Amino acid sequence: MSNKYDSIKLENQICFPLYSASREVIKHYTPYLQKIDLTYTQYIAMMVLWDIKKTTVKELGEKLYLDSGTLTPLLKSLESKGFVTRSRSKEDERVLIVEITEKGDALKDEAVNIPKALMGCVNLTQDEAITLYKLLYKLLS
Amino acid sequence: MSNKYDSIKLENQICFPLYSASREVIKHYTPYLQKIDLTYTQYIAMMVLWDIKKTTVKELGEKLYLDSGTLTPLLKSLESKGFVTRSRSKEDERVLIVEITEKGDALKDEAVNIPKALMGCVNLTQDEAITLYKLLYKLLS
DNA sequence: TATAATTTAATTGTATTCAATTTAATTTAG
DNA sequence: CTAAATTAAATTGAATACAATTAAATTATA
Repeated sequence: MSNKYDSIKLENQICFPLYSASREVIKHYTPYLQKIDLTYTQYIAMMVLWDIKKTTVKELGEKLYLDSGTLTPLLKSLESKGFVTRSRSKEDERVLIVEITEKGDALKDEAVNIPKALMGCVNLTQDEAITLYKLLYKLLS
Repeated sequence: MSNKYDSIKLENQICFPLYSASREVIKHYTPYLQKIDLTYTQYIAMMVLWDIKKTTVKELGEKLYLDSGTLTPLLKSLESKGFVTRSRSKEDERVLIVEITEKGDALKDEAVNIPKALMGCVNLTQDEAITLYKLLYKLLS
């Protein structure tokens, strides 16, 4: 390093391109997601529900790395759009059960083409994408 | 792929680990940044200013991939803490000039050790970090 | 030159994020 | 069994993000 402040140069950070690339990629989703009336965060929550149909705030938060402060308003919004139902567990009243509706489930037929559409605008080869995927999950672990 | 909905499974996305890893890494910065009274976004803005001392909202936005909707309140906050000054350009009144103060510049001596402290909690080898860095910048281009 | 087009920030409104606190329900310990 | 501890969501408040609009200044053009 040429001087003692090189460590706090923007171009020497790993975190900054991570943060920027994340936001830039999410921006590319917006026009597609608007067509099905979802934001990006709502979309990843719906992905979990398209897969497992029923979950709890706690489980959803663990899968998405989000807490109830984010999820509570998000799930209320999805409920108001008719994509999910929210109800308390009979066994444990603390637990909120989130379940996909028929209308919410039907969305997946429109969503299923979004990932392919986005591949086109991502500037990575298949191998690079796999390497990136593995490194990101290693970082997350 | 085993079924037509595999494309919208959370674990098959590249965007999701990108988004999650970004937020998780930023979270690790928080305790260090609190000590110097900066948020993460304020920190990357200060990185630019520690380097070039003086900029404009437009230039800062281009470097950070942020717009005036984010930067205006952020810079007002940094101004209120005494880390930067905000003034209009004499040559072009549309342009807002952001300049680091002595107090803002002095922060870099405390910030200079943050990146190394964070390397410890990032679970990647040097080579992996370099690969990740390159892939993220390719994605950003 | 007068007007149109462009540029730069600021503003507005919606939707996150997240730390910290609160509330209610359940579990654990004494 | 009962008080204490723990757990799950919700709430609160601060700080982003960002699309869309506005306002003011500058530049381009007819």
